[in-house]
Amino acid sequence: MSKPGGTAGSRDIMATTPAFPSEPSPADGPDTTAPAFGDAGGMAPAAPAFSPLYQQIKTLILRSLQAGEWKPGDMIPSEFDLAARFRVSQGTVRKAIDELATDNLLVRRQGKGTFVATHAEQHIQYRFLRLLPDAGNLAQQGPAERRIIECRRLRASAEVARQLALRTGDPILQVKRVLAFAGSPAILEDLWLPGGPFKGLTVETLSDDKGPMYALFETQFGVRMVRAVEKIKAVAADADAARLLDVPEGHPLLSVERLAYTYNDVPMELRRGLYRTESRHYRNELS
Amino acid sequence: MSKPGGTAGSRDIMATTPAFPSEPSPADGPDTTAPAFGDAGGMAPAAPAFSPLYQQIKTLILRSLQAGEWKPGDMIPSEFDLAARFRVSQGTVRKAIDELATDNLLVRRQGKGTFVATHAEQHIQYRFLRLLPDAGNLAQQGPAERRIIECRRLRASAEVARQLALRTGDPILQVKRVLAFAGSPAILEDLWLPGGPFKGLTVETLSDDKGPMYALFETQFGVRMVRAVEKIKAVAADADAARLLDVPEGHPLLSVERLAYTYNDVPMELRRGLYRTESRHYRNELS
DNA sequence: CAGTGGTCTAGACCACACT
DNA sequence: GTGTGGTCTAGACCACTGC
Repeated sequence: MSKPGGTAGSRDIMATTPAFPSEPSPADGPDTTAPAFGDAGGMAPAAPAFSPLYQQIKTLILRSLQAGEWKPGDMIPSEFDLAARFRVSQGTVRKAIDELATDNLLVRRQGKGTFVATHAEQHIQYRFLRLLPDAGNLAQQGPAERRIIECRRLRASAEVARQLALRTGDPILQVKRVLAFAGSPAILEDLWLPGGPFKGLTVETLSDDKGPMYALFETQFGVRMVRAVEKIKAVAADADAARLLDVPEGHPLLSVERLAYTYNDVPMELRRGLYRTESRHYRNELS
Repeated sequence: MSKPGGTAGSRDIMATTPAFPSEPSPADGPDTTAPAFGDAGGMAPAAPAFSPLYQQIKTLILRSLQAGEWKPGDMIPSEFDLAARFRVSQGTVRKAIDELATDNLLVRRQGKGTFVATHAEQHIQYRFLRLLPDAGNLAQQGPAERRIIECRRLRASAEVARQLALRTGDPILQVKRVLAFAGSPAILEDLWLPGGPFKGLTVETLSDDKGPMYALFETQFGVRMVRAVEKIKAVAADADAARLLDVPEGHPLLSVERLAYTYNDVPMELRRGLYRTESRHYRNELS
């Protein structure tokens, strides 16, 4: 062995890695060892933040996902190939992929490969919908009926702009719809989407679609929702909600306000759902 | 090297590992390769379920935790020591500990050691309380005031028995309390606890205690809550809740029904909380 | 069969905390 | 300095999938 054992040190993959593999790049010998992250100016002369190799690899993979090099459902290169591409050992790539897999960005399938996670095609559809029937033995049902109430183009209010990281007055889309199970309305949702990425979204597009809305977003607009944060409250139904959900005014409803993010924590959807919970509940696991 | 490279095969640690390390045990040479898990009788001649070594190690560590060999807050033996004890490599122990750490059963602290997780003493107190103020910049507050309404000994109803894996009529404890923030009542909780493990729990014990109730359970009763499942609904305040939470009858409240488990998925607490959510919300992250 | 992820090992070195 | 967890490598072999 010409190069025995561990070679920890601090290397900076970011600075010297080609976008695609090729022959050994020339200026690569002495390994100049620049810090992975520069000191973001300001006070705190602090430590330059040591970044392990596998974290850098993770960032690079993330970058490729974001750039669309591999699309939802695609198989990414094997660990061995990626190791060659990034000039690290397979184990290091493995650790990076492990973390991306636990974040649900990638899905490993033994014997087949590693795939970009998707909201479509997976057996676990409606991954972000946590409303379950009280009784039904975990019978995970997709919403039987949906009705699009409206899909309007308008300008962002200060509040919506803030949450979607836009400017007040920027163009946005608003969608309002009702989901029903077995003929009984259960969910009333309002969505606010940034106008840019979702240009061309219409009532027809939404109405024609079966399957999860996030799957539609992936295939039609290239927008992949990666994580979300929900704020849950109990509220009384106002006149509008009461009518659309077929409950008396003042009836208690679960208000679920969701902010959903794509890669790199970019907010891409604000959603407010009102759930009827007489015979269903929002399920959550703590640990 | 006398024993080069990988030694995967299938080994069964469970069958041959002493509780504590000693000199090399005699009957260890040829590695008899018994299946880790026998075919649990029945149909399905199926595969005996291959179990990786690190999973077996994980089970063994779990067993020690459950048996109280290491108590909440304790440091467990180093990876190196555990590797010697279980006669595997450090890397295998590491993988087992990794999983236990992501399950929040253990906490790794670089340079110090690996510790048994606890609900006490951690900076992240009230780990299972997801109610946050709408405005306050994440100002995580412990409930300022608590008032124990009652603590009764009684017999389990069919429903409570089912959920706590007891038999109808088994002795249980019921606790009712109110939590308030800044003088304003916010949470009304009913708890049902199995009588056996919590023998001796009184209003006084509860009233005298500051800090998280789960910390009290650990120190006084040796019961450690490991995970929980919550079912959330919107309900209208009944007369009792209205009085105790100082809201009008019919006011919308968040109903949070929690079943909490110790090690090995043994249910140990059923809890039903009613939350006021006019200026607070239940926060949840999806991914 | 080859290719992929999954497990296991052994050893070197780094970062961190305490003494 | 010593001991702990954390990173990285290299290589062998196992389990699963599909050709």
